[in-house]
Amino acid sequence: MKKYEPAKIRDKWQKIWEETGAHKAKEAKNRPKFYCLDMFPYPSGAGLHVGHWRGYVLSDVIARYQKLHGKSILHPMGYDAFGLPAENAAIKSNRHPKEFTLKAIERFREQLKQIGAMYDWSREINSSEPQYYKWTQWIFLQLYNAGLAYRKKAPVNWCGSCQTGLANEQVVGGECERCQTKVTKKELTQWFFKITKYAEKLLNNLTKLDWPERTKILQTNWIGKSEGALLKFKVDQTDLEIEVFTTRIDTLFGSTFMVLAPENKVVQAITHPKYIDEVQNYIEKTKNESDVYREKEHRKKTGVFTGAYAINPINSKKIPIWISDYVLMGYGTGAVMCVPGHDKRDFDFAKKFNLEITQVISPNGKKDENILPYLDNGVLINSGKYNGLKSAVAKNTMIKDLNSVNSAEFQTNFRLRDWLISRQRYWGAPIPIVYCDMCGEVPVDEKDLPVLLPENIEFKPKGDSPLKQSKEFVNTKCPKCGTKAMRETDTMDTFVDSSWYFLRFTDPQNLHELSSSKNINTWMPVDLYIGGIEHATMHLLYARFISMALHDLKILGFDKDGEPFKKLFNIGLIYLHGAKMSKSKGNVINPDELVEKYSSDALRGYEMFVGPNDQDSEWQVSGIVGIYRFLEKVWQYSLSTEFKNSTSRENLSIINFTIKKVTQDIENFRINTAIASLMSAFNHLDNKISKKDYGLIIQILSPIFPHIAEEIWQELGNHKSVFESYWPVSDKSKVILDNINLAVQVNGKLKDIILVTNNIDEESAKNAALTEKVKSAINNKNIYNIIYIPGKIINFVLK
RNA sequence: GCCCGGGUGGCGGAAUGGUAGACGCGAUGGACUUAAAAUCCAUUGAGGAUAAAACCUCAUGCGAGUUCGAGUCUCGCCUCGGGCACCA
Repeated sequence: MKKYEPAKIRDKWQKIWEETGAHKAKEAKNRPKFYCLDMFPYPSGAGLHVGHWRGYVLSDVIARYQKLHGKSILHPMGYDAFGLPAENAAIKSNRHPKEFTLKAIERFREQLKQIGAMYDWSREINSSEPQYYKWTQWIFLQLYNAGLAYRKKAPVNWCGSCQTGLANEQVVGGECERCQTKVTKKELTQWFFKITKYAEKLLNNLTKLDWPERTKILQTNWIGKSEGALLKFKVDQTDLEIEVFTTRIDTLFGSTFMVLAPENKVVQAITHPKYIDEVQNYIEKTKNESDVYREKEHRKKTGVFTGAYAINPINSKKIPIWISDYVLMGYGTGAVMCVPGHDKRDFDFAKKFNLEITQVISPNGKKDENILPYLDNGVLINSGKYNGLKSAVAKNTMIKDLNSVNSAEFQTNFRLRDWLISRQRYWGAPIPIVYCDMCGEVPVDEKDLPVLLPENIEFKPKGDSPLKQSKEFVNTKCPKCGTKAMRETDTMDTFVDSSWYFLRFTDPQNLHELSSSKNINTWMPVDLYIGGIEHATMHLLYARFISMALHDLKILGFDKDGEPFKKLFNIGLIYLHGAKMSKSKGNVINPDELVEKYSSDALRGYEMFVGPNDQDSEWQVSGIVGIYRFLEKVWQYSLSTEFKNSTSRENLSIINFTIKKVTQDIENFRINTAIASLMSAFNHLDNKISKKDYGLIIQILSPIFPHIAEEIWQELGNHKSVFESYWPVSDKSKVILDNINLAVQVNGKLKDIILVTNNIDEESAKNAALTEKVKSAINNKNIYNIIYIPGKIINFVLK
């Protein structure tokens, strides 16, 4: 008998798959399509570890399973190759980012191939190549022409170490997502994508998506919709008005002061001459503070009085106007009506500066200032004609009343900010814009794309875009008037590259279009998208935005609402010794060695067996041994069994039961229990089996263990690939259910287990259940009820 | 502070409200071997009881509740992990 030599088998079948083009995505002719996508990796120098494998194996299991259901599969792979890490690593190792990246990609490709996944390598993409980023730039132009890309001077999150601006999404806990440097504020003229225009749609569409609930919640919170009112407060003794946003108009009678953000331009106009020095000092001071400090928790309230007063529109009361850094310029109007009785922050501020605190909401309609600040809704008091109304009612009434005198309107605010895409770094796609003295800001002509990233350049960061140093790059002609012009020297955030790559996979070699509409319509949307939850508020939000925008611009029309990812699955992280696996922590397990020692199939199996795929799991160093032993067992059984003409009843029962279980488990992405039931099947199979029936078991283990399955399938006398076969259907009638174990309980406690026939009637079951053990447990007491669940339990309930 | 997700043997983990611990790792004992590895067989939640069994009790983070019956449902806590956070 042949020895189980997994490396030989792997090499043999990977070669066959490649030579026969088994994994080439073929056009769907009367076959449903299935687009199965992994989040394309950033090719780091460190290579893959077993944590990366997990998602790739799962997607491949599903892709192969779908293939066995007759679908045409698009299962591509590529590299998110632009970006800061490559640039930083390149600087460190004193190589060009391009050279560094290409080398890393080579290694990644080699490692990825070991998985034996059904990737269509002819569609591989690399986001740092001109033929790719040409279309990144093209998308920029489409957004620009549609008014969805714009430039403005704004304080941006600045990472002093990476020497670049960052999007809000890339600031984690006040630190740079990449290098953990404290992020500071810097005024720069930057490019933005108007993602806020899609805030409502991005939010509403979530309900239609088959995504994990927690991911949807993350996006919902990130978008941060809040509904309330925009109120106008007149500034006393002036013609000025200040608008404020509030969700608690019901507390308006309790608004005893107003606070403006120090950056609010109206501050200059209203400040009383007497207070000007103090106010200017405060503004200067806060300007230099970093956002980190400003947003620090438990921070003591600071602020100064402007000397001006506002008129509360509901009761015409004069209230003092202060400035304080706890009011943010970027949200609402940069001005807040302060209700110290019913807001924690306003309460702290009022206490510190001795401002009036009035209770206007009460849980029971009675005054009790000891409960302040009282933050819940309740019943209005001290609120004139609104007294006695519940908060919800008062909100509607008051807003309508004030609206009739033009002092209020309904308004919705979002926490989501526009997406800052400018990066003052080298390794990214140049922004296709030129600046001309005559015409100003001019987009590059589409026919002149791509704007090539110059290669011969000093790319070390100096706080300014490295591209500025390249005269050949900077100096150009204006596309409009032909006179001298200068190119934009910032590059695009790499999240722009990754926000559309799934579209390119549908037609990766197309030189004339991003993708032909035929190809887009054939393959989009992505049927299954697998990746980590860390992208919930970044990539997954950006990609949805770009898809929707292109869809609305009628540029790409693949789905009713432009949603790119129908189903999302968040793969759990792999932990080792209780910590997330990562190179920097030094707790990385290299898949290469495991593949070498135990085979690709065994590692695939263990990746799936380590735990439920949507949960983080601890890697057990010796866990893979169990899978390897199982594969040995399968091999032994397959090659040592003398196949018969027919199959024993018991085996048929096992086979059909297992088909059902494995099918259900794969459908639910529970590959761990699918493997468990396959193991269990082999623990119980006897030798009376036909080739044909045994083949069914090989078919159902093939998505997880494709190499060994192909080999055995061939040994069984099949001439075509197992993946050209069709997934078997469980024959329920073959599952033996003659005798079943019936649990016998007394008062809900297990006392005995009896073997009864499946179709036993209730009366006989009851009689059979009264065994000696059960009788002694009943102990002659009165039986007051008997619960009988056929096939499961019988419970004698005693008085 | 608010919003998610976890907590089950020595370990990873199974369990449509119905026999808790499937499947696997590890461990212990045995077989094979000159020996080891590999492989195979057996045992393996804790405690008590017994010559050995039968058997008994306790066990799914803690405490209540619903139910004939709760790891699973409800309420209140503890704890670990993640997200947001002066967002008006």
